[in-house]
Amino acid sequence: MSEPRWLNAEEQRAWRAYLESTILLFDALDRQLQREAGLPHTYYEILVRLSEASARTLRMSELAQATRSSRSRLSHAVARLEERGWVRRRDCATDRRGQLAELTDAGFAVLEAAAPGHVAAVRRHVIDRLDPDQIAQLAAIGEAIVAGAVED
Amino acid sequence: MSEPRWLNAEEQRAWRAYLESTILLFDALDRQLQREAGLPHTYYEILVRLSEASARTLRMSELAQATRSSRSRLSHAVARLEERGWVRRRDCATDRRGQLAELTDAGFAVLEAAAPGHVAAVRRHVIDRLDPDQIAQLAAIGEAIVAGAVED
DNA sequence: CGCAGTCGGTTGAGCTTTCAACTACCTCGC
DNA sequence: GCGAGGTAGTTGAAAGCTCAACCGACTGCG
Repeated sequence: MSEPRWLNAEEQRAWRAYLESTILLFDALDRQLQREAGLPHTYYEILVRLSEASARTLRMSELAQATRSSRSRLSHAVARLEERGWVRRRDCATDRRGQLAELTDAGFAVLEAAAPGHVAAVRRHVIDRLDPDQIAQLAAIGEAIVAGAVED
Repeated sequence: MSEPRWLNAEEQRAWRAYLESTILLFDALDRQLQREAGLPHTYYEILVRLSEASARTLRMSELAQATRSSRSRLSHAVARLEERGWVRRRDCATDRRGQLAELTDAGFAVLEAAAPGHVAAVRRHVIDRLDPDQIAQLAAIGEAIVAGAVED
């Protein structure tokens, strides 16, 4: 392994700011959702994705990809959500290995109740702290990182 | 509570890109560190902060602030790091409630071994995917979010 | 002084995540 | 068709995080 290219001052500043902001932000959002809706952010995302899907239903694997979650994590998470009656599991008609996750009415109601507070928190911590240029920059930066994360 | 201000298309795009990039990025960095150094990113950060402190020592509360971690989390984490011999706990001379955490030589060696791979991963996933303007923008955005996260 | 409130840190229980197996099913080539 | 290898999803154990309760030490005020 060759001599590592350390970060220069500007890069270091950007990286640390990004790191710190992310930790603070996710902590705040997680706490907010836990407090007001009783679920962690990853579970909230699962409900969001299901609510946007046709028939409020997705294959487990599609849901895992949409939420950027491992199969295992999703499996555990859906099990918990099912216990609470917010998601229902059903067999897939075309592939007997497959499972469909469907958002129940109760789950949708939970999401509807949680969404305003969550959006308000996102605004308060992120959107309203940035000017329109920065919003566009953030989108471009995020997309560049996502594009680069495909390989690993 | 009044009608929530939902995110418009641009805001939604920025938020989702940020969210997704962050999840992907932290997953990748965590896996990289776990694989190559056998520690999670939060533990790595603890070692980094201690290594930068004078006498490689910090009060637990200072360390908690520096790593943006809860007291409880830090307490558990330092306990694990101590078990592995990478950190040593000592009593504080001026405040009998206080505890000092000191990075051991073994801990420093672990950090030295882990750092190049970690920096390379940060470069690969973030820095090298952005142009110099974007690096500066990311720093400014991160700092704005940090500034806003002070209250809650 | 004395004591009420705060601060620094730890602990244990419960929950989420990860990792590595494991089962069941599908697919493709022979 | 049948076997090898890949795919979909689950499971259990181990690890980390959160929350609330807790203890001991400090601080400030009457």
